[in-house]
Amino acid sequence: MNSEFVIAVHSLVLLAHRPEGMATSEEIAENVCTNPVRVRKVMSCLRKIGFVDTREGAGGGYKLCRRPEDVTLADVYRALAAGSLAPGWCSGNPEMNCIVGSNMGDVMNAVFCGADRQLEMYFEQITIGHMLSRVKAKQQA
Amino acid sequence: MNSEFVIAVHSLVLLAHRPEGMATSEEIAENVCTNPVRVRKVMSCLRKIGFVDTREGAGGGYKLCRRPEDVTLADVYRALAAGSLAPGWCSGNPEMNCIVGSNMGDVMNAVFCGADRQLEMYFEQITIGHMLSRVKAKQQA
DNA sequence: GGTTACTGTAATAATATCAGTTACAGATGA
DNA sequence: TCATCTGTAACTGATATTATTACAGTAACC
Repeated sequence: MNSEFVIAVHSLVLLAHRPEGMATSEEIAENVCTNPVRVRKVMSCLRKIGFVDTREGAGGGYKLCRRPEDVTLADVYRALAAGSLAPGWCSGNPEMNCIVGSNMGDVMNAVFCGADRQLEMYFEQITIGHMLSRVKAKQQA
Repeated sequence: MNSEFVIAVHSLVLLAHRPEGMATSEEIAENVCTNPVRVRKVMSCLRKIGFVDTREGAGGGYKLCRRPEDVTLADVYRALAAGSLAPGWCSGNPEMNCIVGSNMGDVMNAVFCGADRQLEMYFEQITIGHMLSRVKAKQQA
């Protein structure tokens, strides 16, 4: 799995946890344990699909603009990591003179597409709101 | 996804396709499009879980020792790629003085464990026999 | 209007991961 | 005893990932 997915989810949960739903890339980066540039890149993507608003300039930053219960991990997955299951590498070669070697790539690809859908269905059930609840539950334990 | 998983599945399908169910690491490597050493490493693992027999020495190689319908991709996944969904990297830090930052790692981990199980269930439904059928179907089309 | 504090993005450098190669010991059949 | 094959380890090279630096653009605030 793409680690940008992790950064995105973590960032959204953090924003959901903030009273005003806001944070700067530097604050987020510190919380996630990475650098601000990476955060900005990921957040830029989340802005494009309408999950966060950004305000440039002094006092700016990112703001969650949906209810945490309305954002699923599947949304994030689709935006940042869809298709990442299949390894870049593909076995076999269509030009090959062997049934298996020449068709395995396609067949394997189909399998991974199915796996991707399966994963998406699973992520569909988990929202940013759930994640925040789990975090709070963990804290109390 | 681990690309060793791909190599393993491809190799097993190739063996299943062979009349005698046998091939050397070099033959497999050529079919998969990789090098024999990698194939041997993967096959060595498949031997340990009892899916193939190996014969060293002249005339040796690998032999499928289960019926193709009895080997599922989930078996292969468990042996070679279980837990590979979660990125090595983990966001946040338990020492952190923030509910989100300090607990996100655990929560995210739990999510990935669930995703892993989900994936395993999907792979449970696909056997090496199915893969071979699909390859043949593809060939006719 | 100038200063400060942000985002957006590109380019580069550092690092980690992955894949291919070489080498060689051990096994086995002819 | 020779040819052929697996099992591994060590090394090299390629590729992908992450961090850093740099700077233009934007907005608040004095």
